[in-house]
Amino acid sequence: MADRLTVGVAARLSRYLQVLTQARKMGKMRISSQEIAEYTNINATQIRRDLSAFGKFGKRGVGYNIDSLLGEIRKILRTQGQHNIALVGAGRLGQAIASSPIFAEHGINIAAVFDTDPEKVGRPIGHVAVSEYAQLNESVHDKNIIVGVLAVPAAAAQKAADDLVGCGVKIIFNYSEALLETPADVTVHTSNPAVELLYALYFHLT
Amino acid sequence: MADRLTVGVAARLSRYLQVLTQARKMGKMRISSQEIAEYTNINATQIRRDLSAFGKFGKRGVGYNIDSLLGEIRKILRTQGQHNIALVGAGRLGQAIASSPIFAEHGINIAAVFDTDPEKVGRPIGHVAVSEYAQLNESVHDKNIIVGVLAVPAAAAQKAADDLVGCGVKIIFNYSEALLETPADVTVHTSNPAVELLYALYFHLT
DNA sequence: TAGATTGTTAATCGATTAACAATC
DNA sequence: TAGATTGTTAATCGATTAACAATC
Repeated sequence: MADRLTVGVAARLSRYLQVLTQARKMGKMRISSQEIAEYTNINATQIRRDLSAFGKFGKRGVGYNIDSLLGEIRKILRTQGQHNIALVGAGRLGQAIASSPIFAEHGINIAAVFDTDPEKVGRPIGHVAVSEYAQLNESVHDKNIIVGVLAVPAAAAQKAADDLVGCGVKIIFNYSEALLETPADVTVHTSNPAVELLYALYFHLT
Repeated sequence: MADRLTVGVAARLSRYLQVLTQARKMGKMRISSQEIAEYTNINATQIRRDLSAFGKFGKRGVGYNIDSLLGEIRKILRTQGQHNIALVGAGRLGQAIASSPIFAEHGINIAAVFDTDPEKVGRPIGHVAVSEYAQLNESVHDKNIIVGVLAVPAAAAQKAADDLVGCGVKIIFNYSEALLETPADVTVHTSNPAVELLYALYFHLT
């Protein structure tokens, strides 16, 4: 249990967390592995296996209690605290990200938003105001930020990534198409709807 | 070769496609499996294995020619044509999606955008104008659309999904947090930045 | 009790990795 | 030739699945 989870297990547990959070919002109290399977496209046996590796969280013939399972998975993933993240880019995508409840639901707080456009500085976005880009370093340190989200045009992405890395950020979520060069100890997640679409199309067409 | 790809292989090939597309935009002509590995976090041996299953596309000591490899992967994934997709929701997220080059780069054309807000109807978005929501059925049929992208609030997502399914759409990309109920022959991809962030944090914190 | 669903086993398959000869 | 990188093998590990007893 003190062992680190494998990448696969951690990814799947995170998805269960998301399904449980939404199911709870829909007023459900209990959920079966079969229902989680329908929402995640992960095999129901796999789900039960993943969970039973950490304890007996379910009740045979009944399913899993959503609230208690949420607590257990959060414990396993150690995501019970609040995490501060920085958003770079206050354009349409940045605004959409900042106003989405999806991060707040999981204890992720958009603690600061930056933009190089002086026009945008000071405007409200999410529950903060857009800060000057020059404030990046100070904010990242003051607010103990380790995650940066890039919602900037592809042409500006590498410089923004370099600046974030320079401030000590270790995890970057890249919403631009650009390929980013970063030191080995920095994790880059590039979000790419087109990639998923291409492969969904493959299975549709064949 | 006439066999269907496994889900894993199709997903990885799609990611290679994205990296190659971007590398070409950056002016590169050749790329090694090691370089692709750095951008995708997929093991270099795995990449060479995936590619060599379909032919000898590389040159030893040199790497892969980006243009020719792009062509080969497109052939394998059968994504050489144009595909029309419908976007539902012309808010900030919808506008961000419509104005991103990421779909067009892969031959995916946002052929129609819908919104229930009469204020938004007629406004330009991407390279089209926002259509009345009532036009959904007609457009989907006329334009041979099989993919729908949902950029609507969570509360409106299920209805929009039902309407898309009713028009014959078989692939739905859901950018809301909502869990969607759909018939078994419809594929739903729910995009969730928070899920990826949670599991990235796990590995950072442990 | 009857029905449902978990927890677990066992068997199979695909992914991952190191290593290295082939060859550009 | 020397250096680099592919293509391929072999070994290991994790994911997937069916099946079913346990039990709520």
